[in-house]
Amino acid sequence: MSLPDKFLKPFDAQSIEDGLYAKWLASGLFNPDVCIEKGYTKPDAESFSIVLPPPNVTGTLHTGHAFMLAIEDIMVRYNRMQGKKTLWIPGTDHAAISTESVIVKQLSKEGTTKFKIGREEFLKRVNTFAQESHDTIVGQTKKMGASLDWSREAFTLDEQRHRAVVTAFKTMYDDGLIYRGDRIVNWDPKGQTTVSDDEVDREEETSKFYYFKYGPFVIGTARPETKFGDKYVVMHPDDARFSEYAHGQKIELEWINGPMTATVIKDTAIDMEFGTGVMTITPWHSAIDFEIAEKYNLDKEQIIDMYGKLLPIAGEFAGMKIEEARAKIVEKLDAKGLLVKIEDNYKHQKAISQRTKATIEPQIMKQWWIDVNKPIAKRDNLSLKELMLRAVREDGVAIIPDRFEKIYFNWIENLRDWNISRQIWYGHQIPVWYDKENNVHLPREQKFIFTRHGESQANLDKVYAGQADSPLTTLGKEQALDTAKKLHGKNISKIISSDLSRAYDTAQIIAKELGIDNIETWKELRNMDLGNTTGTPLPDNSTSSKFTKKTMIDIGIEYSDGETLQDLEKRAHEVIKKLQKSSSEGVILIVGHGQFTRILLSVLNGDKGNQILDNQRKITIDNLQIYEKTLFLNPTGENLTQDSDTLDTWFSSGLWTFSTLGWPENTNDLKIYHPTSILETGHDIIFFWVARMILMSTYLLGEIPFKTVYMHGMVLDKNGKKMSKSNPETAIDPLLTIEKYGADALRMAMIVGVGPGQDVTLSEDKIKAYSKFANKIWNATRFVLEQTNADDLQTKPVLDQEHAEYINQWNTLSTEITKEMDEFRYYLVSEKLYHFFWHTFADIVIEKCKSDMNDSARYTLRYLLHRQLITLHPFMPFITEEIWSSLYPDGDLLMITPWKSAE
RNA sequence: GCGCGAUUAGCUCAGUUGGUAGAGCAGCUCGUUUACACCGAGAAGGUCGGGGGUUCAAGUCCCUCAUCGCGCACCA
Repeated sequence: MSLPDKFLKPFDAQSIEDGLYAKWLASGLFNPDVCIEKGYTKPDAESFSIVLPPPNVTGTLHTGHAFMLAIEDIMVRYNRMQGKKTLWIPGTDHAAISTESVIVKQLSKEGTTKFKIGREEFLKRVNTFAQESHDTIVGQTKKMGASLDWSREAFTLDEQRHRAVVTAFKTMYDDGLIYRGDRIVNWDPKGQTTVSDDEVDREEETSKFYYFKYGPFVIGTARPETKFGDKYVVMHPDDARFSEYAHGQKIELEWINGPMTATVIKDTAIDMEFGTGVMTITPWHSAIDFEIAEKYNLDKEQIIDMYGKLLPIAGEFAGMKIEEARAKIVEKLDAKGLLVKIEDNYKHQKAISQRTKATIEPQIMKQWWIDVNKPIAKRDNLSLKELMLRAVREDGVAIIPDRFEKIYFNWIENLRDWNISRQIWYGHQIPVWYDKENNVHLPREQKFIFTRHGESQANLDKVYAGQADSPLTTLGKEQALDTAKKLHGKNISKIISSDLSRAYDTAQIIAKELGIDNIETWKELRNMDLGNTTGTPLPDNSTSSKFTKKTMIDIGIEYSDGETLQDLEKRAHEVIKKLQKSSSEGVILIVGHGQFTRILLSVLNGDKGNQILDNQRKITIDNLQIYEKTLFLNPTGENLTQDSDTLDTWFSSGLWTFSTLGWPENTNDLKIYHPTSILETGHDIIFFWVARMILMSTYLLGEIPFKTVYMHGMVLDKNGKKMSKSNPETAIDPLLTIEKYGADALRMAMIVGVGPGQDVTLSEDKIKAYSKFANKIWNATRFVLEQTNADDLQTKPVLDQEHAEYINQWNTLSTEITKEMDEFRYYLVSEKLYHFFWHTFADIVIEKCKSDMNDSARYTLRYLLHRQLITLHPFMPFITEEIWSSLYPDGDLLMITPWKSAE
């Protein structure tokens, strides 16, 4: 009969949720390494991994994110309770164009532009904004109860992901998959950038359709303003009406700005039924026309500039905006007697930029492209397109619900080369440099070897013990010489060393042995921020230095002189950046101090935060081992300029399943958690993201990025409209909802009855209903706690037949549920759990037990509550964990309680 | 135009190899002060969009039409 006071009041989600999340974080159990360390997960357990689809750093969490987090957290918590090595990696996406445009708008309000403030200043502003958004989003994600391993958090634009991007780009370039070419692009005149085919929306428009005399022909067009340069007239070769004209025939005619010569082209691309069956082409501003021009090697001329104004070729109309010029051109043609007629009801689809809503103007530009049709030698001579098809057809990527597989195939079959250049500043700048002759230079591989100074821990211990008085003793020298031996034949051409004595002395000994005179000293390589007090700053042949034991204590235990782990991590990144600017014909040797070198290597391996503490210890360079590492370095040379464009944001997102696991390094994470188990995301980004991840992973790693793709639907309001900022009246703010009803209620409202791929209609009524459910659980628990105690479950009494029947019912249900969990049928499981708890456990079992509260009844009540809490946990993590802690105040957390014990 | 879905109770939706229709919410009636009014009990409510076919048997499989939604490609 132990009833905590909190049960005397209705369930109050708000008062417990933040505290519970903090408790989970403090336990460290969101990190699978900790679960193994503490014995909750077997080291050889099966792994289960998900990468969080990274929210854009453009603002706040919306209901779509909440929906995604609810589903994924159920998957993750369930699998963790199944005893799997479970990893869910958080991160955010820099979302290039979207994020950049937020700042562009801000600047415009301030009366300035990005060009006025310059690239560097602009990026500083974007980064500040991105950081703020990131912090907001992370806070909101935690409110949902998401059990993400924050120690592995990634960002699509951070330094580790940048190395992945450069490696991917370079690899694709070397394989001939990335090329630069003049091609027709979707130009967004408002955003001043190109966008990919997938970033273009179509909008129906009714406009005028004009018929003009063009020599002996009548041509139809909706865009008279593009017609100035048209000097090719195209018709179908089988069209009897034009059989008198021959391909290549020249015709003199009068056109907008005077007489000109037109050339007849016969091509089957023409639809004989449409318009007059004959057209002129404008290759610079139309994809179809461009193809025809390429086919016959025709001239191409730009008519409209990047701001949507007519160029000098338009004669008197030069400098005019399209809208303005159109009517005037028609007027002029009419005056010249060339206008035949105008139709008013021409319906067609206008291309609109998804991000800026501006009308797309096709243009020809030099851009970087990914060739999706070129056979790749190292991938069975399959093209990227074929790799993407094979992944789903044969290599085991299952898409749920499976109708999306058809949509996926349909898209790939129509796929054209991917334009990856963006004319914006925020993003991964294209890793290509041009010299004066416009030759292309890419990053090159530079090999580094890391080692530490010639002084072992054992040697230092002697110093501490007073058995030696110099840190670089004879023994230390010998060790330095040993290292030098190992480096013979490694083609070392340059040495970079810390500027403090022990490392510098070692570097000098090695340099002398190897006959190298090129030594640089970097103070960033110092062990810790020792300043001038504890180490002897250079120079020369000093063999002793002042030091304290404090500075020698393993960094994992204590940081010296106030430099925190974050500071060290930051410094490591600075060093890596500096290394990337170092360059040498041969191998560069880095001689550092033990602890910092290990941290540096750990960061180079892709570790973050606390992982560095754990993993740097595993890097064994103590006994003067050498550690080899290859980095891509920017090319060096006279007058090289980097391409000013950035990469399409989906280029870096495409690497997400493995860049988050440390690729291009061959990390343990990568070995254990890739391919990931499930990719859970909205069906609206199947092409943008899912397809691109399959492309990148099958090509770069030769393996699929995930085994299962689970697509969720869109969140709709009660009127069936997609919830968005554009209709704020009915939009539900997840944060306000959590405050009012609790995260558990919101999660349930989004899960119950919502199958894969199905849109959720979210209404406040539904959320309210599940907050009532939470209260029901709360009160039933109160009753059970009042009537029973923990001992009732210790020994199983002989059960009354009635009670045995209830338990039997539960066991049957529980087995069924486990099967359904494995089939992703959360919408069914949640409903069944709800129903059993309320209408069997509460309405029948508890009511029956009231009349005869014997041992059998008490056991049954305890048993059923215990089991139900376990199965409900993935769905309603907060309330179940809270109740669990009241049932078992000294027990383990519910989040790592084995799922099997629910059966 | 091509493709993909959806159409089941007033609303939102389940219904997994075909076996005589289910849940939640809302509404209705009655009840209830010691787990819970954020409650309980009960009744009502659907010729499963129309038509056709296969079958002993069709919400479920096939064909067709209608309506709605989504995706892709678009034609000067």
